[in-house]
Amino acid sequence: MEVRVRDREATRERLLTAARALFTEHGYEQVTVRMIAAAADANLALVGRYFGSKAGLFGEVLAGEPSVARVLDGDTAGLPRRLAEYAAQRMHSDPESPILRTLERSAGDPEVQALMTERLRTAVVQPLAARLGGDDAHARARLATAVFLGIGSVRRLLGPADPSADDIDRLTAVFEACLR
Amino acid sequence: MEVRVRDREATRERLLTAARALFTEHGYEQVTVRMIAAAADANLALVGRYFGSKAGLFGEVLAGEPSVARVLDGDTAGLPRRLAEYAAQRMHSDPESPILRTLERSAGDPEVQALMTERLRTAVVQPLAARLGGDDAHARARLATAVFLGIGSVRRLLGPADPSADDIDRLTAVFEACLR
DNA sequence: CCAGCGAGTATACGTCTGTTTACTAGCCGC
DNA sequence: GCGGCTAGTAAACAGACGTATACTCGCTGG
Repeated sequence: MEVRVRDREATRERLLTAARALFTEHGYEQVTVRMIAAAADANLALVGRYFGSKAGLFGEVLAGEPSVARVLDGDTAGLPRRLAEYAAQRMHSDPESPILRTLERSAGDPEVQALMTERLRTAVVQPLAARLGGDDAHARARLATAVFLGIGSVRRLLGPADPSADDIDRLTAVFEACLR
Repeated sequence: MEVRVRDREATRERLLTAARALFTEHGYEQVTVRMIAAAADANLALVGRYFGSKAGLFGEVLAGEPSVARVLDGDTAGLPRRLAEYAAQRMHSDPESPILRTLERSAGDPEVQALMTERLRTAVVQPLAARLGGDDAHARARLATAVFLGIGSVRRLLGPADPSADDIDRLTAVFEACLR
């Protein structure tokens, strides 16, 4: 047995990190607190102690994620292209992008669904809508968000797409159509 | 106690119908075989007897659904608009559209995921790609499929969008961008 | 040096799940 | 009319889950 430092904050952080990785990879329902505890090399009871519950831990993971809204920075004209580049990554590459990824995978639990809805609204749709302006900004933002989610779902179910040179151009056109 | 007719086929059908409704409404994981049996007013053991397992029952439900590919009928030029109209329904109205709807809600179970993947591929993406033709038909079909799934996810999480007159036009433009 | 606070542990609880196993009872051919 | 196939039933099984509880042990302040 090695000597384990008794560091509450560090253990908490290990749990958080492990949970983030697992939730991102498998989604909320497929991940058990036992898996998280094992991955964090901690006791499963600590999840309850530090985060109240599994859902509490999940909420903290969600809260810790950086907003997707970072791609919103920059000129408005280039926005569709930046969105397209971001989406193209999601089409081809591996996981990453924890919020949306987790979201795709976590359909069931009502408590989690509420967390997701809140997060999606405040961190994605509303910033995007605010950036757009105009009367039906919300509808356009929703549509663009839908494209994001859909791309994730398709990649998850059908596997990564083989990249093509036209992808980004086509996606740019799609986002332009969404946001116009 | 009422007299119950001993009709294997009818009971099977009741189970199938109840399962279809429940899966469509709540998704695979949230529905238990006990719920299905209760809704069908049948014994829960019959699920196992007639369909082998819950997943087997789900597979049969999926197989029984009509293909979304019906909107593919008609002239190619009008295809984006027909897709847009179909998608607009999904944005505003309630459930319906069992395959995709169930798909949104059923993220976890690997066995189910395999069923979904198969179904999505053969009933949606491939027919659409075949309809399109061209070199990257598959990529374009995937993208259009992604828009469908995404719209469903957004509606589920954020609620139905308030309809706007421009919706169908915008969606048409989006699908044109997808399929071009 | 030692009392006590708190991090970490082990284990049990209660519930819910899908599935299986005996069992009961209705129908049909002989 | 009655044996046997079979639809339907009831109950239990085995396991997994999230959560709660009672405990051990190491560090630290006085």
